[in-house]
Amino acid sequence: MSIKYVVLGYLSWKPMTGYDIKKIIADSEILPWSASNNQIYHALVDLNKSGLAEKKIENQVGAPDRHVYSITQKGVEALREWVLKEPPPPPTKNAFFHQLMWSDLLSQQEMDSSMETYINIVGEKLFLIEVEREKQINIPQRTAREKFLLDAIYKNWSAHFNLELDWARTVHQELTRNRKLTDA
Amino acid sequence: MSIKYVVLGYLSWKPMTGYDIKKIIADSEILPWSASNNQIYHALVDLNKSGLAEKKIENQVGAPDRHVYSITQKGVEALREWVLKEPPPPPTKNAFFHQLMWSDLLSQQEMDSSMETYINIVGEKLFLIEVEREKQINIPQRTAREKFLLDAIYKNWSAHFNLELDWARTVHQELTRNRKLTDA
DNA sequence: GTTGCCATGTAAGGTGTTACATGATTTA
DNA sequence: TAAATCATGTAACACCTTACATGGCAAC
Repeated sequence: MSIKYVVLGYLSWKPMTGYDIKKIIADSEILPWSASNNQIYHALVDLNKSGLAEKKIENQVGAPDRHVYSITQKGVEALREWVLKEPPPPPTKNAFFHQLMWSDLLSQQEMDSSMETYINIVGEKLFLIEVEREKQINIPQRTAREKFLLDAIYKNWSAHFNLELDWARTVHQELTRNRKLTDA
Repeated sequence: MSIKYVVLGYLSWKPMTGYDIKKIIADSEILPWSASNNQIYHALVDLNKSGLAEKKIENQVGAPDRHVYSITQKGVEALREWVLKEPPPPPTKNAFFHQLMWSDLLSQQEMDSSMETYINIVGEKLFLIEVEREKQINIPQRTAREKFLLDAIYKNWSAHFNLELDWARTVHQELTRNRKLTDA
């Protein structure tokens, strides 16, 4: 149900089409969804049906009609209520940990290269987050407070990725330096 | 497909029934799955069918038979291959950020209480992770290296939750202290 | 005497991803 | 001439969760 409110949130910024929203989500490193058409278009139809968004069709020449959705008063209320809901705890789901958990099956060299791969992957993601943070594109900053909040979100992401990187490097170092940890 | 390897991983530790695995996952704060019967029992049947696990039925009196699964050589190979696979990047999915992102709709007081709720939720989770870490229950520690790896995983989790807590407290403070950030 | 543990499993539904389908216009 | 962009949408499938069903035994 949450992708519905992500979409509604963007509509609260400005009227948009499904295509617009898809691009925003696809361009973003920090938005976790892969922006599937299926979900976005369904969400829009759904929001329209339940009266949270209005639809206007703009005819175009040489391109398909644009279905432009805008949020209604009822939609703003619904978004407010969702925002007020008890937040879920931060996720603890990291598939790499499950790989690590059974990595005792690997040789020292294999573990080394696995950790190095992870370090590279995290480093690349971190870089992309920093780039996106500097651009601050595709993000509404209507008031000083909204600006502050969005900045706080980016800071959080970047801090977590930095922590992850430090952690991975430390683990990697300790594994290569500590003789006791060579394969059994 | 990943729950299958989580299950296979536990079987690599020692022979178990679906019920045993379910308990382990349910008892753990750090394992992200909710340990649904559906998935676990299906995974076991699946692993058995594809020759990665063997099944023995232990008859019992006064309780249902135990279907005890143990990993096969082929299973160990498959687990090794999975562990060697390129790790996915750490997750960036935190629903609270989406709530924060549109929190400009809220009054100062509402935002305050929302942040406080989040701080409490993160704090509680952190506490549970620390407890689980101290108990170190339900976790295989066969070799010094495996012990080291599992400890590294717990350290990581605890560090991320501490970071999240600090971040939330800072944001909360700044929101209450900075006059510019009162509602528009 | 109701709750909880042991132990298996099924059913239904929500959520998310990849790939497909259409069709005109612009860019390489 | 192949590809990317604009713009809508569908189909199939993978994954995950909640709740249900059974039934004996032990504890409080």
